[in-house]
Amino acid sequence: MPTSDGPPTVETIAARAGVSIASVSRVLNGHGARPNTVRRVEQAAAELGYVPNGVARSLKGGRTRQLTFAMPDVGNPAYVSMVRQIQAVTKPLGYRLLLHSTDAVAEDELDVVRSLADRTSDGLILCPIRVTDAHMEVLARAARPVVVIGSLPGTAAVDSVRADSVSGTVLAVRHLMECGRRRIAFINGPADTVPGRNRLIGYETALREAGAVPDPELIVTTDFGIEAGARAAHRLLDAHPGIDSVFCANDQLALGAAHAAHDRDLRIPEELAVVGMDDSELARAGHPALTSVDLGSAERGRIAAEMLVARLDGGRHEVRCETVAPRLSVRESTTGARTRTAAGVS
Amino acid sequence: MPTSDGPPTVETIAARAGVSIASVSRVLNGHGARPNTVRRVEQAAAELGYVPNGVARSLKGGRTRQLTFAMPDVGNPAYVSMVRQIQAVTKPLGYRLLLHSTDAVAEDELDVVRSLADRTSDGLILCPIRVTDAHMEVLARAARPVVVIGSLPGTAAVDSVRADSVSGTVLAVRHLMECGRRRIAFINGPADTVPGRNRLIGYETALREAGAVPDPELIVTTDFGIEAGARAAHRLLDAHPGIDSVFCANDQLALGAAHAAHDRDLRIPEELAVVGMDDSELARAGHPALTSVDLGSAERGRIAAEMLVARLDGGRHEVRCETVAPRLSVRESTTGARTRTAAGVS
DNA sequence: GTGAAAGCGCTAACAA
DNA sequence: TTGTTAGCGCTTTCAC
Repeated sequence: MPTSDGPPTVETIAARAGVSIASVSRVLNGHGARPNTVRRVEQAAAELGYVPNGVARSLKGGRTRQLTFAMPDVGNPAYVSMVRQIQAVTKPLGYRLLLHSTDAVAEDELDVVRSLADRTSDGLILCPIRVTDAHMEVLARAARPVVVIGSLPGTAAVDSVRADSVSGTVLAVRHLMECGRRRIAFINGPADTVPGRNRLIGYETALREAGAVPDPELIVTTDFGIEAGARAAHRLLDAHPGIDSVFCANDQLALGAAHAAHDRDLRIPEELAVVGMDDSELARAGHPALTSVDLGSAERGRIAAEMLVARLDGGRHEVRCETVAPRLSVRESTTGARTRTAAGVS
Repeated sequence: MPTSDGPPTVETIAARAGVSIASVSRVLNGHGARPNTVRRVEQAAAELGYVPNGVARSLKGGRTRQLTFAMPDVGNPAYVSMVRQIQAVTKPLGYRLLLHSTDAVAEDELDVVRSLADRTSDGLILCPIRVTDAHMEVLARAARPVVVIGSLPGTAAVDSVRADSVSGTVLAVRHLMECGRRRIAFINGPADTVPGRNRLIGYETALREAGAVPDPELIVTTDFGIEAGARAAHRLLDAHPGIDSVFCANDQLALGAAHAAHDRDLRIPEELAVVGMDDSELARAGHPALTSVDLGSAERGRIAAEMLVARLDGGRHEVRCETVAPRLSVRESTTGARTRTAAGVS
């Protein structure tokens, strides 16, 4: 019998209510019991401020009611919106959310998947920076259900949700052409990632479908970031003053490009139209507000969470792979529509 | 003895290595054992891909190596930078981070503290929107160490880290006066919070210390957000065209104010200087880049994490309460210095 | 309807 | 050095 100190346990409650620990457990879990027993147990529990030990429960039940979300960077708005949606789905279901920032280190990603074997989490949503063979191997042996946000080889037996950055880029470049732009530059992020390659494909596709020939001179590859975007834009504009628009691989780059334009006294969009990607809060922060392609981070987060809980609750349904369609948010950085902000007056 | 299916346990390893489960545990935890025993256990564990069950470990040890961070809003950049710093401190120490978004609901905050009793987390960093008597009561009975990021009554027996929004505001307003501004408007966030009240105090203090008289007409209270900031600025400028500068309670509001200025063709900073607060990425995103007061979110996160782990590892040292000094980041929205972005040329 | 007892997987005290 | 054993706090048979 436990001594008086330490937090109350089923035994403490049982002793106080004058019943067995089995009855305590039953009452607390809403299984059948005589009204009198129920009353006494509940009263004892209330008086002692009893809270069941979640760890013991997990050990017995084999489930922790914890889910893990692993992504490259907590600070990135795209991942933040995923976190928010995942929370929205899982919290009402009583799951806690474990956050893991991998800092884009592949080995760290693999470790997260491997550590599912420690039974500390019921499932994982993984957002890898790049999917390698090692990833596929580790994912195949994962001790718990995993949903990947990103593109997997067709053969993979893992649920996944992917963005369509090819179509997203096509959307952006097509929009610029419809606005009458012809010399469209492209500031891309790291090219050795799946999205990086896909954006390039989309850029070239959109130009070709309009009968234009992509000019490699108008393409710059750089790291993500406002500063990097400004630098890249200056470089492009120094070398090719004829550029009339620029598509950027994310909103930070686009804001940097906008800063560069301002510095050179180029009017946006009259002399340089700018399009970003991700449609984060930053897009609305810029001046003029940035046209931006939303790759559906929020929706991918929501879908991934739904897939994971379905896999957890439900039976062994087949592997799912969904693709989220991109959406273009048109704002002043391409149309020049001078809206009086938040007042609805042109 | 466990059957062949299911993940391997100490017993599985013990059987395979031909030793007892105690030896398995010892070897795996680096306690003494004969070289031959070590080798056999390690080999068996490796062959079976054994990973210790973390839940069982936690039940035995009474510690989960999990920490919880509860804040009002995952999307807010200030909290995001706290998350990042908390991770930076706790991850190397082998703690997992449980994220909890309270959506600024007080009852949810209380529940987080109460749920520490379920033994599922070793400690909590709580970022309450407003500290009520109920908070103090619940905090006093917390089952695990808690560090609060925010202002607590002096009597509280809880570790805490607070920002100094009075001094932060003074910094901003004083800076504007040093820039020669005299009609300084103030767009404040919700006034019924501690920071809201403190900013007001700071605003009035800074004006009075310069011999000026605060004009209530130049103060607007509103919700946070870019749109809200734009609306408030328009309202102020409509009523008081003589305003030459505006201090805003966060960067979103300031960006909104900047948009309003652009819409009215007011040059920043020549005709309207703008100062924000939080010094988030948004400040650098604006054009011109925003001068902003950093209240030290990142540092508060780091300190809170350090306090918590100290409380966890260490003995029962006395209650700590630290205050983080604000810092002003001066940019073009007040100085007008036309820097060629990312090129270092004026 | 209720109680006694087994056991989830692990660590550590105690014996040998 | 090693093995046996007792729990950590809970849920759940299985008898009664």
